[in-house]
Amino acid sequence: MSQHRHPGAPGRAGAVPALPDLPEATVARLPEYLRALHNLAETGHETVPSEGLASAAGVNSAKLRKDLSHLGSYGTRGVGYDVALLIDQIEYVLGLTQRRAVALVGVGNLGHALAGYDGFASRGFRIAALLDADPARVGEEINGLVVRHIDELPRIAVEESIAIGVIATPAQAAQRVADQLVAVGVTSILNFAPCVLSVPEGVDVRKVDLAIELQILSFHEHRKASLTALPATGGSALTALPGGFGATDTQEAIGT
Amino acid sequence: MSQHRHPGAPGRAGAVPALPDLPEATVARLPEYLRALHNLAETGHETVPSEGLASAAGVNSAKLRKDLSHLGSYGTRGVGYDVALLIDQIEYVLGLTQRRAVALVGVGNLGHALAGYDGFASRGFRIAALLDADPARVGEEINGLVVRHIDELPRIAVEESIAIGVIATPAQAAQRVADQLVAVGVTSILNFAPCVLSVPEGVDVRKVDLAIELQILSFHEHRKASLTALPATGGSALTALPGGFGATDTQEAIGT
DNA sequence: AGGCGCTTGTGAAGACGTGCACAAATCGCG
DNA sequence: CGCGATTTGTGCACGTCTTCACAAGCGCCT
Repeated sequence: MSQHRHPGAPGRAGAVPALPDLPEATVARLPEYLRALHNLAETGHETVPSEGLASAAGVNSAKLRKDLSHLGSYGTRGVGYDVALLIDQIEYVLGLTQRRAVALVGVGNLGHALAGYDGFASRGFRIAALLDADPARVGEEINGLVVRHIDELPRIAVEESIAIGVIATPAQAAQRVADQLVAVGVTSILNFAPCVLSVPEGVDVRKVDLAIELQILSFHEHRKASLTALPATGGSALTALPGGFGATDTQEAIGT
Repeated sequence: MSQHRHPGAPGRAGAVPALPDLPEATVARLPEYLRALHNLAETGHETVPSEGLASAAGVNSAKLRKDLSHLGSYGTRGVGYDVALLIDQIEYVLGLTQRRAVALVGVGNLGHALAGYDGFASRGFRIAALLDADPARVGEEINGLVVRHIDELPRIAVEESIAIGVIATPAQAAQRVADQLVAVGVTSILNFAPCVLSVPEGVDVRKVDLAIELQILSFHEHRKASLTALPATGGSALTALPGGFGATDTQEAIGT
């Protein structure tokens, strides 16, 4: 293996070891690998071949190997990957060795559900604060946390060292909330409001829009309908979409 | 341009006019354009230049123009795009001229919120059924709809002509639900459960995993921290991420 | 009518992501 | 100890997406 770089041994906390810069597409898939690995670990697997992990994560095995190779991978030829070791590696790279504190702003319909979602806690995050601008909602207790007013954000951000902000407000309030988050030093935002946020350089925003997902599906429905309506030649006319596995995480037609 | 194909006039419903096949990346952005256009329409704009629409949608104007050109675009040089016309075009292409019926399976924490989310109704969809496998939840009324047992799916699917299935169950139940949806003819699934679904060819699955989104943000936090920890040269060390606007819909650093 | 400024639509180049196919490496067994 | 089976890591070719830059087209003003 010659000069294995050890991008940073998970247990040790020496000088910060400058992360390898990974392609965005790879970063977006790492969490999926991580989830699959945890499943494998729970079912008693100690090692797993790329083929196995790939199918558990819903990707092609060559892609998986290339992704893992970017982080100076820990596989053994002829054997596969050490499950526990790979979990540590990926968690280290994703920055999950510390449990990051999340502030959730907007405790309406969706916010309520997010506050009660245990997938956050079980995957490396801690909801440290629930905030809302509506005085009627302040004081309510959800899942052991009391909703506080958004104006308390500056104090809470420091106390809890908030790392990530989640916006679950109506669209019209989202930009103001984003500004408030940025003002207290938050540099990562997950936005559920259906609008574009403008933030200063260095702040990352990811957007999740449920209606958009449905609209994309609707397009494919429409397309499939228009294809089957005029089937030139019979047989296997539906040869899967041209794009194949696309940008986000569209699965299409995993064969038997 | 010669031979303007008129991919299908929205109002007319003649022979199905075979959709132009759009790049997946374009399809994923069309809903965002549509949302921005509706905003513009409400604020009284009759036309909008590509620059304006692009910034409202959070993309680069060249990309916007190329995207729109794929659908045989309706812009006027020197003026811009006709807002109303473009809305019709995009809605037609996305298959939103008919209001598609959605079945929501899994009325737990998240499912509850989705059932109450009015963004679906306002953007072309109708939640036609709420289903759950837990008898304790059957019968509950949410937002005017009664939760029914998953075993009733076959009948309901026909009655309501379900087009899209949304899975909001725990991971362990998701594959079975997917199979049931496929069995009754559903060919588009939106999956909120943290697992990979395997479905036959021709069925589209889109996955939304909230924890994954946070983990991606966590990576960027980690990376930013490791950069500022050892800043070799001062000045503009944070020259935005290498990837820039990536696969999904990561915004990064929109300037002032 | 003619010219000027503005905006669209697109060719071409470059960046990025994907997948094949194979050499290199490792293990287990005879 | 050597050989074969197996699996990783990666060079390379291909396809897709993005971005630039500019010609073509349109409206307005004189």
